[in-house]
Amino acid sequence: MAEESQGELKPIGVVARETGLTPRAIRYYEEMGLLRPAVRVKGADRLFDASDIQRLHEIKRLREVIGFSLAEIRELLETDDLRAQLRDQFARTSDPMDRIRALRQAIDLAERRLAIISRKLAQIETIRVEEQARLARLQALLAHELDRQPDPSGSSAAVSAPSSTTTGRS
Amino acid sequence: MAEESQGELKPIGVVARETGLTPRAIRYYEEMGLLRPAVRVKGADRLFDASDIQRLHEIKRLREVIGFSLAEIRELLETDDLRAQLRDQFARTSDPMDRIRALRQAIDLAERRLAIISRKLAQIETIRVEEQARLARLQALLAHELDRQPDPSGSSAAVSAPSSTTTGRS
DNA sequence: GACAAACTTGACGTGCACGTCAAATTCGAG
DNA sequence: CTCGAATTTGACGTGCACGTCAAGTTTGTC
Repeated sequence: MAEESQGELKPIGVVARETGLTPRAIRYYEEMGLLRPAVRVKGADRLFDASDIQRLHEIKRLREVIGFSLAEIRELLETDDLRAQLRDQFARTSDPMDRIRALRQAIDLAERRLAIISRKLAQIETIRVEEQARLARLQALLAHELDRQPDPSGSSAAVSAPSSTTTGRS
Repeated sequence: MAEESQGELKPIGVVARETGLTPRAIRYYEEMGLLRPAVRVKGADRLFDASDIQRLHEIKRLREVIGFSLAEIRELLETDDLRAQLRDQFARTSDPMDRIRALRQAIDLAERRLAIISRKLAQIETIRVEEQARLARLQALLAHELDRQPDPSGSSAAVSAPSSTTTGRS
């Protein structure tokens, strides 16, 4: 079996630069079970493939953006693992019934993940709405003030338009 | 001297139970400058009023829901402080120009807060969309599978996703 | 095969956000 | 005033998520 450059296996330093993580963090994630023990072809020296890197990007986002703990992320990614496992099973089996059952399980897991994310999203949305209400109150006050005391010096400011930082709706 | 039910100053234990925080955490927040040094009427013993409790609730939410660090929260709340200060100034001054300037500053601060929250929200929304896409792919696969092998048993899910019927992996 | 750069496994250190324990006040009821 | 419960100020401990340093191993290059 000739060992050509197939799946693009990269050492930890390269992966670290690519993902913006540190080698230490990557090893730590593996140690904590967030990453499947990386390939170790001959001796030591971990080698990572594209799916590993993909996963690391995911981990990073879940931590930095949402602020999940590694434990929470592991839970979320366990569904990932199961999904991969199911896909594997899915590919191997010729029995359509098995394929369907596997798919149903995968869907169930994906739905749970989505539910967790959606809940977070809703909570933050609530906060955003409150902040926006505050802002609106202040703007109303300003409008009222400007109304009773029209600015004599020619500079006029548009008050009616809130800043264009309105994002996302459910 | 009757105890007017107006001030309502509460000791730290009560406040802790009310907010779901611990006394230690509350003292820590004060120490870290997230909370204005609480009232200490005669000797020691902090006493908190409604606005303090409100603020503690806010801090708790920003930490638990969004996952901001105390440093980030302090930044957000500094705008709060300034807002209060401006409001104070606002009430005191009789000069409409000063009032308008104060309001404009307050609005600026509120907009910055809103922008920060909105950014977080958008990032999480992105993640949610991706999760939803994954789910949809799986559901499409299931539909396809059910289509070619109609299942005699159980429930059926109404799924419609116009994905290419190629069973290729991501 | 030699050698520097990268990687390995420990093991200990660090910053954050508190938890926990101790000893000394302070508060509220009697 | 007395006593117990609550609170105060240290000071040290803890769990998480790594950082950092050391000593040895592996890898790519000449």
